Amino acid sequence: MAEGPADLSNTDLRQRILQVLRDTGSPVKAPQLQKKCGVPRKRLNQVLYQMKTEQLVVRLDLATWGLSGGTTGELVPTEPARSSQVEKPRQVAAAISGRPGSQLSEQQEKIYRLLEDGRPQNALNIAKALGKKTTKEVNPDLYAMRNKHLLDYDSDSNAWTVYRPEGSGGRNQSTAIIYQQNAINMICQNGPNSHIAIGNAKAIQIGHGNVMARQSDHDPSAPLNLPLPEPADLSAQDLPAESWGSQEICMEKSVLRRVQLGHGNKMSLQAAPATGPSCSSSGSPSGSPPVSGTAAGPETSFKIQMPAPGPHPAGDVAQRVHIRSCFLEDATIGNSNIMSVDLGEASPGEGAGPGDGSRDSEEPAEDTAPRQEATQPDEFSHGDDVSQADPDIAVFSSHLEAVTLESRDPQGADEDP
Amino acid sequence: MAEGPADLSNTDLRQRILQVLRDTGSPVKAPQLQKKCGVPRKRLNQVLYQMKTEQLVVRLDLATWGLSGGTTGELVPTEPARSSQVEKPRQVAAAISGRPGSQLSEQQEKIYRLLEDGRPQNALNIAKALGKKTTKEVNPDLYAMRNKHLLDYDSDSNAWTVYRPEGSGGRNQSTAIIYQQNAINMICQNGPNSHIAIGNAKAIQIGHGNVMARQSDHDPSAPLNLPLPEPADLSAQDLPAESWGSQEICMEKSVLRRVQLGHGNKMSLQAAPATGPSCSSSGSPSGSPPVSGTAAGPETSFKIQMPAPGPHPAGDVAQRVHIRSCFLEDATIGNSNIMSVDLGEASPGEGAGPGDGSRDSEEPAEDTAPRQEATQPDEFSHGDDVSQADPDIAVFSSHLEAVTLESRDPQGADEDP
DNA sequence: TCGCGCG
DNA sequence: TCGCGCG
Repeated sequence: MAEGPADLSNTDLRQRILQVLRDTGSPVKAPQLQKKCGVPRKRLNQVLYQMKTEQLVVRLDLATWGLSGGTTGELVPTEPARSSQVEKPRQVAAAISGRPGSQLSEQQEKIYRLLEDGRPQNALNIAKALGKKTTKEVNPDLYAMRNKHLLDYDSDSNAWTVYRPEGSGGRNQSTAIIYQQNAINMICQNGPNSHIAIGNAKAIQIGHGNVMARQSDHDPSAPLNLPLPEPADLSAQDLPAESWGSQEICMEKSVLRRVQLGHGNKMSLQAAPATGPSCSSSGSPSGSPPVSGTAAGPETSFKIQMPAPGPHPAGDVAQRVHIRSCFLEDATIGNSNIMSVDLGEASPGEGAGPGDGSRDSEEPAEDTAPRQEATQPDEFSHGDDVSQADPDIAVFSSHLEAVTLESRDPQGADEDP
Repeated sequence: MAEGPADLSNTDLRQRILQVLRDTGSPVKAPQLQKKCGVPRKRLNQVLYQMKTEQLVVRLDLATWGLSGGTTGELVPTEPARSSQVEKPRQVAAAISGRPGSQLSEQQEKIYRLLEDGRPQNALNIAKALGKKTTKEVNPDLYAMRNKHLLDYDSDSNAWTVYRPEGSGGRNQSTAIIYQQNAINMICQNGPNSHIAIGNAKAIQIGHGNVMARQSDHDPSAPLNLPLPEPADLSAQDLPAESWGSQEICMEKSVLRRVQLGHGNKMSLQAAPATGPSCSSSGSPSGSPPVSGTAAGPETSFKIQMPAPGPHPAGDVAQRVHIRSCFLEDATIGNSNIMSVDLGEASPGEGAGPGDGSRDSEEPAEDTAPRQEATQPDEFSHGDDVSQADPDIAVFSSHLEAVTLESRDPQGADEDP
């Protein structure tokens, strides 16, 4: 009864699975695992999915399994993966080998593997996944790895994630990266757990019922007041909420300029320098007017969760938006907002630096929702000094379930809108 | 061994299933069927899915089964469903009860049920599903039901479908209907078998890499030449095909004006009547120029299948487009097309009727793919006379896997663009 | 796109 | 969102 198929206890099978994953040192496909363990696929899956809930293993892909924590890994901690070991988990190898001198302890290795599948975990879950009881046993490693920029901590949700630098390319393997080369991108979500990640977007609209009129300044002879297309058709507020699909939007480490997220938005942009009379009446004709604020630098980290409590009874069709480490400029997030921005008029002419903290927020008259300041980020990838950037992010929730963000940075004035 | 669970032969189980479906006369959920048959769910499904391939039953919804053909149905053929029988299949009841005087034979009932799930079937498969051998045995019923507008026949694919009038509301139960109230609609597909159905769209873009500049004529003072936004950014042709999601697009009974379907398209529209100098050079700067043709009326039926054979090796990420009974005007369908339309210039001033067959197709210079004329439709919902509409639809397949359709009808000249 | 673990 | 048929 050494490796017999059926005479393997669940405990033995679990150990065997971990051993195979350890020995292989790379994601293992279910058929391979089945062969190595000699048990039927169904029993193997029963055990595997149980181990997955215990976070001993991770399902890296469809029917593809890898180690997470809770095992004694003897994997090369610091050296780059040998070229023969092409099957070694790419992300760990890339992330760690790309950071020379990051000597990791065995427990730190486990933590990194645990978080590698991209799902945020709080410290207690991380501790439990490693067989520990309290966060005290993992917190030193967590914060040490954060300081090494291997991990990222979101103080809003208390969640730890693997830190993925903007240009590292070490993104989640299941993330489709779409380069915005155009005004309109349509992104389809391909699964219940998929999400849309947007980086460095410019004048994009996500959601239904949006109207965007955008005046590029490529043509200097363009008129200042571009009429909105089909203004009579903009009756998105009358659309039933059921016709809006549910959205899960995740933005990380992104610079977003002139962005609308949500339903029933309307955006009119004029980027050309004002050559005609001042169009002071062009701003915010109705709806939720944009709120001005001064953003921090591009590294500012904040988070907005929109569970959409509001007059619409169908609460689960609303979009969920996660924004982390983003730079937003002239953005509306939420439902039934209207934004009108005249950059030629509103942008400050002074070439103020990123430390400029001036702010002229015009409180919307009909805004009844409480105003809340976003939590200050506690981590920046380019440094530890938060105060220099003066993150003054105002989050408004209007009675239309609208969250309107406009963070204007003088750096954006010379940017092509 | 009357209704015993395990001592039921497969043949008996199949008969039992058909009997339950007949007796219930409405879709039956799998648990209910399981209870009535007294067999394990797994065995039930094994038989059910086998019967489904034989088209004896149809899976109407997830784990919901109904009769198709091949059974002796005694369902009320012509009278509206009794109010107590709310469980009666809605579509049959609605479609048939909504058509007084449509006396259907038993075989016609079966045919209707068979096609009711929406999947087109050719006559031979329909015959086989009814236990017949040849199409001769069903063709009289098929054509009779087509003449009653209960069925629709697509001569291109030789496929029969249930005819669904535009405003009947008797659409596929799983179809989400999105009303276009705005310039941009984002539609997400929620399953591998879901499809997007678009009706009466106006200036929509489907796909990635599109650029659309649209000059509404709401403002008569609008300039004629609207610069395309970010012309330097339009490098969609450089995008790898992998970043384009696969699309399944189905359009039926639709009127589409100024529509782009596909990848890497660029559309510039000017709808205002030409008040300035003629912009003859504005058309088709590069890429696949639009092809002019004269569409039939809004009832024209044609079909395009794009399995996308082309230079891109990844053949399964291309979109599949099905167009039936649509009216298209100024539409590009395919990849990497560029379209520039000046309606004020191009639209014929003569108030020609729908029978106008004039056509000035400009063959693209670099078009190497064979040109094929779409098959003439043989069925119109508003009449039987095909020739009056003169359906002259040109389908081009360029070497960029592009199919460009522009069907211009003089009726569209007075339409709000 | 066989993913399946399902009780 | 348990849909599962799977060989």
